[in-house]
Amino acid sequence: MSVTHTDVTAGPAELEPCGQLDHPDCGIREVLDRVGDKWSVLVIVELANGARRFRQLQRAIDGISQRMLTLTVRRLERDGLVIRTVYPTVPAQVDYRLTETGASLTHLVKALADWSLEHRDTIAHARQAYDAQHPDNEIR
Amino acid sequence: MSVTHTDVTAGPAELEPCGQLDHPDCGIREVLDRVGDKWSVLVIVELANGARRFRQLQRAIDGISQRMLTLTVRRLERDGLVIRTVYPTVPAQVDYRLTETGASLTHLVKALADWSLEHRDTIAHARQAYDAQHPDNEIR
DNA sequence: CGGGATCCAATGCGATACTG
DNA sequence: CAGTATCGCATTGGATCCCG
Repeated sequence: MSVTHTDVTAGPAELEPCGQLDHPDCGIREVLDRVGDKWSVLVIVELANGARRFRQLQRAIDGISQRMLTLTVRRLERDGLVIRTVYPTVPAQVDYRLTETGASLTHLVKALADWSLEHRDTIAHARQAYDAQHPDNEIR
Repeated sequence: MSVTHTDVTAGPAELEPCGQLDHPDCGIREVLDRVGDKWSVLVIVELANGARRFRQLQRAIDGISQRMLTLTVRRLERDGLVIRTVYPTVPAQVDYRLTETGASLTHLVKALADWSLEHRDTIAHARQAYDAQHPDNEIR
């Protein structure tokens, strides 16, 4: 069964890895749920610089709670983006590092970071303008 | 340095010297909050194919509520990623299209989509393996 | 040190109803 | 058609305490 084109004044497609990006079976959402998560990205970024231990991560990321770090790092491990290694020392010692897959994501994360830096001022200005024109608006 | 803009929440500082993306004040989070949002990305993706009206977006995206579509599209407009145009026809007509800034994001979104396609199987497999080894785990 | 368990506040988000 | 307003559940996430 192929995709039934729900055409609503169909436009020319410029963007299609699978034909339709928003098709549920393309898996974008799954990845986005991971990549889009603030904490996940920051963990990946930190691990891009090398292996880190739990407390190192927590201190490096600043603002993340113990709970969220645990959850984040667990999910990344589950997705095969991060490897968790436990050393049977006496105070337990654990470190985390990126897998190949995880490392391949750092490109994209860096690209996103670059984009954000590049457009930071523009966006900030747009927000000011919007807020000025919509003083009573509750949109965040 | 032109504008000294007061930010909504605590003041993120200037963006210049770090160049490294793990620094909290680089503004990655702000962008990520937008890009990482599931609905935002899907709206951007849909608009990448051309201008769309409200109902068109809602039907195209499938699963989004009217509330979330409104909020999403408002935030994108506020950030200057989307332009909202109202035509004074009798049933009101509004369309949305990407700004230059918004359009420049589609590259990254496409890259993310490509990445997700490329690593989809790997991730799925990793998840299965993880779940098999941790049957009682509540990590999603 | 690394992390599980619990409690609780905030908010996210869908469903529904109403308006121009 | 394109929203706005309200309610209410579900999820998120921080804080705290405890354990190996």
